[in-house]
Amino acid sequence: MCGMIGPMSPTPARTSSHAILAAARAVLEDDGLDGLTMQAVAARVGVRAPSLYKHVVDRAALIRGVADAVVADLEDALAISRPSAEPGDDLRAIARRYRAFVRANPAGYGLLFADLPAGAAPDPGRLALLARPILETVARVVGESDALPAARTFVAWAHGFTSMERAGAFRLGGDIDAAYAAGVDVILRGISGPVTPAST
Amino acid sequence: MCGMIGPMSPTPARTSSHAILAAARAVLEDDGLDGLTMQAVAARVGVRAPSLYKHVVDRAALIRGVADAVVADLEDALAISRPSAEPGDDLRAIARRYRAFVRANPAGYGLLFADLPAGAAPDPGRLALLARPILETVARVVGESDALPAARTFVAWAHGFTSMERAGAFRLGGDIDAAYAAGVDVILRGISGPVTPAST
DNA sequence: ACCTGAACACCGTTCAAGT
DNA sequence: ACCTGAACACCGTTCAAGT
Repeated sequence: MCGMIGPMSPTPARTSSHAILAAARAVLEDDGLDGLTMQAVAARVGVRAPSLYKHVVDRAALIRGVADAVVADLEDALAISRPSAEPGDDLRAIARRYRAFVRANPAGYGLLFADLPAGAAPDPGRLALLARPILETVARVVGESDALPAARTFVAWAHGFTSMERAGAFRLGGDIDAAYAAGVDVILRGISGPVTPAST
Repeated sequence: MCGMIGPMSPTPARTSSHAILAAARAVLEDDGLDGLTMQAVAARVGVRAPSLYKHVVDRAALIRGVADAVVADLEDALAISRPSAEPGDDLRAIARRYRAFVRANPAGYGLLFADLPAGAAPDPGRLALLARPILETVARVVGESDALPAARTFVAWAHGFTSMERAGAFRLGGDIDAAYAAGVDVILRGISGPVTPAST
């Protein structure tokens, strides 16, 4: 009873949106955004490039699909299942997982804040959801009213550090792992203090 | 005595490497990296695309030239002419100038830590020079021995904040200018404290 | 109903030919 | 000595034709 799965077709689809998305993501990590051609993706799923247009509007939409999938995965990676009694530990855990994710998905993560061709940028609404666990955790440190700027300091640092590391920008030696761990603590100490500048 | 300037030529050059670089930079800011085509640059300097290859190896080298020029300009923008008695004020000034530069050169700055086609990335040595004024200023705050990780926290934050702002990532409202100013102070307060984590 | 080759537009790059 | 049109390779995209 094939009919229970779907309508009979003279020629059933030889690929799917899901397979195309997975292939595109794999090609991106292997060969970078320039290597993410319609032909490369098509070859990976076993069809010719024109067939992709049955499932994808165009290359920009395919890139956006990959970017959105990366955002969703990062969201999962940052979710806090069981909050610790010490919010600072939760923020350290978020920082650790953030960096692990960027290292595991360097090219994919690079899509999130890059300037991409029109229509290829990830959904801003989904991207904004990433802030939630960070904002909540920071709020447990500094209180709701001061949480937004403090969370922005944290997320800017986490994004900046991991992006620069990904680009190979830390070239002056030293222990990068230690610098990252020290960074969270610098921010935790900084946001825990008074709101007025330290120098006055 | 034209000979004093250069050898006589049947057809003197109608453009120059300098003009091509300036045109490429302008095209980049106007139309993004995708719009930075050889034809667009050629049109801007008044020749046809093939003529560019008399001055530039290929498109990747042209992009690298632009990126290196941006790095050089940012280096100038961050240089501290007259150190203040209060190193924290100097770090705030660096932060302010860093953000102003990114806002004035959004597409150009985007080249510095992006994943570019092979051969298009800026010279890592030049890029590393950007760290010098930051490292020196941070050293005046925390001492030479702790300067490197502290400077990495600062530069990661500055890069991350300005990159995210450039990408339009701060969408939850609030005062972005204030969040940036607060961020420097968070880091200043954080690096001025003890080296051990705040939570223990 | 999906897949494909062929075709077209566009871009990077080379090169023989113009001046 | 520099510039150009023509040519080639490559990629995104469309579409008529195949099954």
